[in-house]
Amino acid sequence: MEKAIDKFTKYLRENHMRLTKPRRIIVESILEINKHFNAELLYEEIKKRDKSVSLATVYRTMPLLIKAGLSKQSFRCSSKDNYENAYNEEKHLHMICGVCHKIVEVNSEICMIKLQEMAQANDFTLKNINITINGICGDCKRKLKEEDEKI
Amino acid sequence: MEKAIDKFTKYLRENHMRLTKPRRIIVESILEINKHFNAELLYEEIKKRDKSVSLATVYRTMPLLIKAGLSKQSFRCSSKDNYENAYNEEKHLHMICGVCHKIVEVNSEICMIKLQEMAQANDFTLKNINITINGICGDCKRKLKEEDEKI
DNA sequence: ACTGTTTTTGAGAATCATTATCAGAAAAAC
DNA sequence: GTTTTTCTGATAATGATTCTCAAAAACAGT
Ligand SMILES: [Mn+2]
Ligand SMILES: [Mn+2]
Ligand SMILES: [Zn+2]
Ligand SMILES: [Zn+2]
Repeated sequence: MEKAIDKFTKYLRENHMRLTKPRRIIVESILEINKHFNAELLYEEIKKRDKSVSLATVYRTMPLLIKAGLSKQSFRCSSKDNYENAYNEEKHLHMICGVCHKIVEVNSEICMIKLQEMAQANDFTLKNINITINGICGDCKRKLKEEDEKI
Repeated sequence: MEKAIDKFTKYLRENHMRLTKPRRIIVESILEINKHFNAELLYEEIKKRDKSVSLATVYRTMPLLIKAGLSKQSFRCSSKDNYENAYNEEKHLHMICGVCHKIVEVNSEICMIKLQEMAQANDFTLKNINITINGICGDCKRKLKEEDEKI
């Protein structure tokens, strides 16, 4: 597999953009994060390496990382956009607990294939599939029940 | 089928809430909208009936309509939350063109069933399933290609 | 290395959908 | 009608994201 930084460099060059120090640091940082992340979390990770990179640059760079195929948009939680690395990631969906915001990842090959077919059938050039199941996890459900019974 | 206003009244009573004039107007208004809507669009529809209802009340009432089962959260487009009526609506998914923001609705019984099973298997109390396919529609694709060729 | 050109950046302001606040109005209870 | 509870409109606040712009960095040619 191609190294992330090479893939990014290639993308940048193809689009007349430059591989700068902040951009390199950002790529190195997303590789350190092996879970979902939002702009703020990534920013914290970046600051471990270099305090001078600005949050604005983080926001500016995310779309580039996505277009370059390094990251992809994931779910949205608590009004924040979340991302995850596209590297070595199988397509999957997210179940989000609306109470504790726990995320559970699940695979569904069948859904993914069906959805890809649907895009094709509708002359849609697929960029991203997002499946989110909102609900309440077992733990929270139980806690809520207990509280109910107290009253 | 139960009338929307009755369903809402019932929900309100069960939760020690009151059926007020603004709330009644809002329910009447969502029934006039037979497509997806965001807070702003609903607010415009409401103003046709009564100019005095405030946007704050629209935002305040949406969660109630959802909990009462009249509306449900749909997709998010251009940084805005979109809703649609739950009445007579089959479960379906949305394909959104990232360029012209056109929405195409498709049904996928198979996906929905699979996802419900998954929620169950993970001890998740399902509140809402959201499937969004992001991409570029055929029309926009063609236009973009033409522009590319001009350069 | 020097110089002009293009792209990028950090800092901070601006945007804008959504929430929170709060004093006055409505609705239910008495 | 009076009291109690819940709602509401107006408006301020919030907060994630985007925009602006002058200064800095990267590049290309010499
Ligand atoms: Mn994931
Ligand atoms: Mn729909
Ligand atoms: Zn939970
Ligand atoms: Zn389009």
